[in-house]
Amino acid sequence: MLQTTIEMDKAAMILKLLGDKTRLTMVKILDNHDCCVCEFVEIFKTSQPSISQHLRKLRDVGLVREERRGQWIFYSINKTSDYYAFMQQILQQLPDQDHKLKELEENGTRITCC
Amino acid sequence: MLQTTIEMDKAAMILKLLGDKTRLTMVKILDNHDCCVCEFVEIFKTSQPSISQHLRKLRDVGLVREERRGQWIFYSINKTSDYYAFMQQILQQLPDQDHKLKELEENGTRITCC
DNA sequence: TTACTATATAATAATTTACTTATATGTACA
DNA sequence: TGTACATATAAGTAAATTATTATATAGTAA
Repeated sequence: MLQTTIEMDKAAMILKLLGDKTRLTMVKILDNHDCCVCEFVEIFKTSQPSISQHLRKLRDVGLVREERRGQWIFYSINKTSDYYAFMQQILQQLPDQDHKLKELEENGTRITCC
Repeated sequence: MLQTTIEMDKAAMILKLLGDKTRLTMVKILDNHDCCVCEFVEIFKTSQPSISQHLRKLRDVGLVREERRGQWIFYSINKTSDYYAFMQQILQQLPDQDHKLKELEENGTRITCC
């Protein structure tokens, strides 16, 4: 079976992007659920601009997509990305992060939009 | 089959380390061959301190080991690292870098030690 | 309209990273 | 010994990254 590969430059760039705990957790969560920005703000207990900037980096290289739904903007994994398979191999090795969303629901802090 | 996972912090740290083209290429090469520092200096056409500093970062987290052989210090992949399996999944997806060593041999610039 | 909510962007400041230059350490060999 | 070679470390600097604060944009609803 032929193993698909990715150029070294591209690989290093993707790894650097994922080499940040916030962004890595974001894509791990997005791998199971679309999320809007406000959820990430709650989950990471950090400022909205900071979240937006992380999401922008992921979007700029095409790892995630954004989609407006009314007032909110939802992010999702871009399964057509050239780097999707590469990223998946990494995400598969990470522990599930669904508990982070569950906590929001239980606290009632999960925003009405979602 | 149970999928082994790695903590998010640790994963992000390893990805950040590998998210540098020089270090990523280093570990990809080391995955097939032990190398001494002088080879890397030739391959990457950069200064010896710069190479030493990259190797130190890889060594500090235990991804590679160093071993003195006479005048030279050889680096190798540390297969007993907690992060070995995680890294392997990534390295498998990268194109072979053996041509870099071959070029050294052909140019006669591959150092006598190696 | 106006006010409010969600998000993005810009500008700045703080931190981190990577490279350079200089120096130290350790081995080999005359 | 002393000198040369291989490598590591330290210190300084430049560049890149991240977070913060302030502001802009876009939708929604009164």
